[in-house]
Amino acid sequence: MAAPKDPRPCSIADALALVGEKYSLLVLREVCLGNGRFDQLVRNIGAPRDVLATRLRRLVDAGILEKSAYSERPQRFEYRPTTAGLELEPVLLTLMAWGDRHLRKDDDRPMVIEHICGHELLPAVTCSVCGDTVQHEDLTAHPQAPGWTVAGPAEAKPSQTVPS
Amino acid sequence: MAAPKDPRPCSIADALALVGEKYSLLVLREVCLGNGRFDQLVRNIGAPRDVLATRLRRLVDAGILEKSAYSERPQRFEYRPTTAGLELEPVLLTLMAWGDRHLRKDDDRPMVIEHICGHELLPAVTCSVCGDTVQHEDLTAHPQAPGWTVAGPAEAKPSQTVPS
DNA sequence: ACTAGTGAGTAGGAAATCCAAACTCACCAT
DNA sequence: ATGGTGAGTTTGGATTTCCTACTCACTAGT
Repeated sequence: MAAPKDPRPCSIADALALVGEKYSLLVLREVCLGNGRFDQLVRNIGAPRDVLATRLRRLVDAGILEKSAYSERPQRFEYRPTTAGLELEPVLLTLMAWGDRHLRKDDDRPMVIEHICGHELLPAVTCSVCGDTVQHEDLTAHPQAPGWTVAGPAEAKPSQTVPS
Repeated sequence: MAAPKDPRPCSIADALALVGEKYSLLVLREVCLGNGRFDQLVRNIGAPRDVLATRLRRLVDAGILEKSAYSERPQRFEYRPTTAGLELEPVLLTLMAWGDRHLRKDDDRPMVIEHICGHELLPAVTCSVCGDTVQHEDLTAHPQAPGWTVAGPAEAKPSQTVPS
């Protein structure tokens, strides 16, 4: 069964297979902002219309977006996030925060998000058990598929034995 | 590269331009796991070698990875995350949590991450000011570039400037 | 010295995707 | 009747990706 060339089974990879194609996350951004109509998406994202149509179909099939009519007589549609789609918003927020921090000088943020608490949103990823902000050093990965090694960063874990 | 008109200025788009190409985030995943050697990356990700080489060059140029020699005599390299790269890890964790929740039935998670607090990591994105978990309804977007609307059908709010 | 093996890539052409503009189709407005 | 809008589809060429094979530098075994 297993060819000598099996990538690592991983939810990140699976998620990206759905949502990692070009423009998909930007579609989600617009849709979360409430701009769910086809021409708005074309304009705000700058994607070719055919590519956009393909993405939208895929995202609807995946249950991330839903297509709803906002007008019956001249049939007009609007895409909106499903619950699953909304739950991807944190990914967008985290990515935006990273971009703001590392890709822009100073404070020229093109968009600011306000939290209901009254302040600008500065998202942090925390452990939902202890509440601490997650940091790389505090994490240990446990892959469960057999045969995969997760070498510790500086930790000598000489389990290099990967029987083909 | 022919960047098509990118209408909405946005840090999400900018971040994705760097890190949103196929395999880039998987490279980061492996590198954060400590598997930074070329052939490891090829095996664990399943990417063609030439594409991988291109991605690595781009990520190094962008300051997300750095290439360090772990052996001089037979020159051998290893890619490792920079600080900027490590700060992308929360994006991966958030994406993984989403994939675990929405793409997998039950508990067949291919990888479990343990937090230093002793529990399995279930990441949550929170407002770093008030500490609450962010939810879509609690957010208001303020785009600052002129001419862009963030239409909300019920949210026809005059998007005043952010209080200074 | 002569093989074989490994790590880190390049080279080349077929296959898949992407892009921009033009086109459709259905409806509404003048 | 003509023009306009929304939501796509078609078309055909330009890019990217994919995949196999190849190189290059070095080491290990005999």
